[in-house]
Parts: sequence; structure tokens; C-alpha cells
Amino acid sequence: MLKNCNFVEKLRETGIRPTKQRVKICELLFLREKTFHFTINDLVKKISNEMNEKISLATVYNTVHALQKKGHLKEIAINSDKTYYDTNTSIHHHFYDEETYELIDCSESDIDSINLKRNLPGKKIKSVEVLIKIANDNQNQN
Amino acid sequence: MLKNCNFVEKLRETGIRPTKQRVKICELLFLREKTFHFTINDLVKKISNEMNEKISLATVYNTVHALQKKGHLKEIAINSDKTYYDTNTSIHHHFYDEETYELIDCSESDIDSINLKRNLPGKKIKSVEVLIKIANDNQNQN
DNA sequence: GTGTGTGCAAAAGGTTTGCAAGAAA
DNA sequence: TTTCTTGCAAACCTTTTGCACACAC
Repeated sequence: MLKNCNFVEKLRETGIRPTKQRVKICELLFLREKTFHFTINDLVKKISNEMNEKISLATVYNTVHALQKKGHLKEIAINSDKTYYDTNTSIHHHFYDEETYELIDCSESDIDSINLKRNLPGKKIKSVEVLIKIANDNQNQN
Repeated sequence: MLKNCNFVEKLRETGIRPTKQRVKICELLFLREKTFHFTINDLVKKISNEMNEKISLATVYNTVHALQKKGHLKEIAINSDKTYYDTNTSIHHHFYDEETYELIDCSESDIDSINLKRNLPGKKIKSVEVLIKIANDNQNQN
């Protein structure tokens, strides 16, 4: 993960030209304690609310895609209406709260190692990730 | 799962009014050996190519949503650009081939039971599903 | 007949693209 | 100076909505 402040250097090392906008976005994404789950829309809002900047939508998409391609962000598959990203790029799992739409990391060590009894000829496994859907305990629905 | 031919009855039992269009869609979805993974777009194409029918987009969405709501179809979370559905509504897992974009069912019994060591207070678990991303064995990428 | 569903077209989200002006190397 | 990036608007794709007409009961 891109941590600690010198994003100009970090970006250059990664092969991404460090523009003003990209550095701003990196600060927003990576200068934090916890991992951060977001949609593009979340990010655009944070840029204008928390940083008082205005970065065009196209540039935000461009930057997020570049960071993802270089492995600094990871796309998360939840029920698909928009794309969610995670600053935690390691292999890990998620709780997804169907009522609050909140996404919570679940580390690999919170789940006993997953033992696949079946494999597909000629294919290799790139990742094994678990999505745990949760809801409030006192209600039933669906 | 809705199986065997009398969809008029089956739909009525479920509380869905059996219209001509809905019955056609059910035939396409459920009269098959294997489970079927599809997007709305796939379905619309199949309706016109395989059945030589024309059902309006709005009606296809409407029907798929109704079937999902009643538990005859299940939404699958993959990398999100469109929504995928599965005629297999039991809890089960998926292989997703990142090269061919193919989705393959993986039954619960193909994976040793998943033991969650962590739970969230006040929340109950609604489902635990695994997505296994695969790719060809002889190449490396990303 | 009443209520619900269908089809169409328009609208609404999210995402991508083309291009002229601007910044980085 | 050359190459890549930005910003804007238009285009695109998937999904939703509104409404008149048609069908199910």
C-alpha cells in the first residue's frame, strides 16, 4: 500500500506521472489509519468537502483506474450497482451489511483456511475471497 | 427452483400472475439441465434468438425482479459492471474465470465448511459465499 | 369491470470517450 | 518540444420510470 507522505516519489516509482490531482487523491485515499472503502462518487464528494478542491470526474476515474492497475487499489464485488474500491489490496474478506450498506473488512485470519476440494484442469487460482452478508439480528426480511 | 413444465401453475402458486411473457421467460430460464448464469442483456438476446419472441426490456426487468424477489433467481456479485443472475438459488460458490469471463458453480460440498472466528454484535449472518477467481495456468498477469 | 402487467420512449445513474487546452518530462 | 493529463461535454450502457393500452381474473 502507498503509505507515508511522499506521494510524488511513490507515484513516480510506480510509473504514474505525479500530477497535482493525483497526489491530492492519494493523500485522501492513503493518509489514514484504517482501510477505506469507497465508490467514485464518495471520492468526488470527499475531494470537494474535505479538501475543498475540484477535480473533474474524468480525472478521478482515470486516477482510480491507474492506481488499481498498479495494485494500490482493489475492486470489491458486492451486489453491483456501482463499483466499490478498497485501499486494502491484500487478499481478505468482507462483511456486507444489507441494511446499512456498510462494508467491513474481515482478515484472512478470521476465517479458518478455506480448503477447496475441487480444482479445474489447466486453471490456476488467483484469489479466494468470501463475502459474508449480514443484517440486524432482531428482524427478518426477504 | 421452478422445474417441470407447468409454469402457469407454478407462477400462480408463487403469487406472480402468469402472463404470456412471464411464462416464456420461465421456460427459457428453467427448462434446462444445468444452472444458468445470465445478465439481462443475455436474456433479451436469447428471447429473440432462441424463442423468436420480442419482449420489451421493461418487462424482462420486471419479470427477473419478480422471480428474484420470490426466490427463484439469485443475484451474483462479480466484478460489477452489470448484474448477473443465477438459476441456482441455493447457497453455493463460484469460480470466475478472469480470462473467459465464465462463471462456474461450485457446490457447498466442494469447500470444507467455512468457520468464521469473528462475529459482529447484533448482526446475524445471512449468507457466506466464496468467489474463486481463476485464470489459465500457463500465463501470469497483473 | 378492476386491477395488474406490457410496451414504448424518455429519463436517470454510473462510466467512458473525444478533444482542445494545460502541465510534466 | 514532445508526451501525457486535465476538464468538459457528449456519448454510452444498464436500469428505472411514466403512461396509455391490453390482458388476467
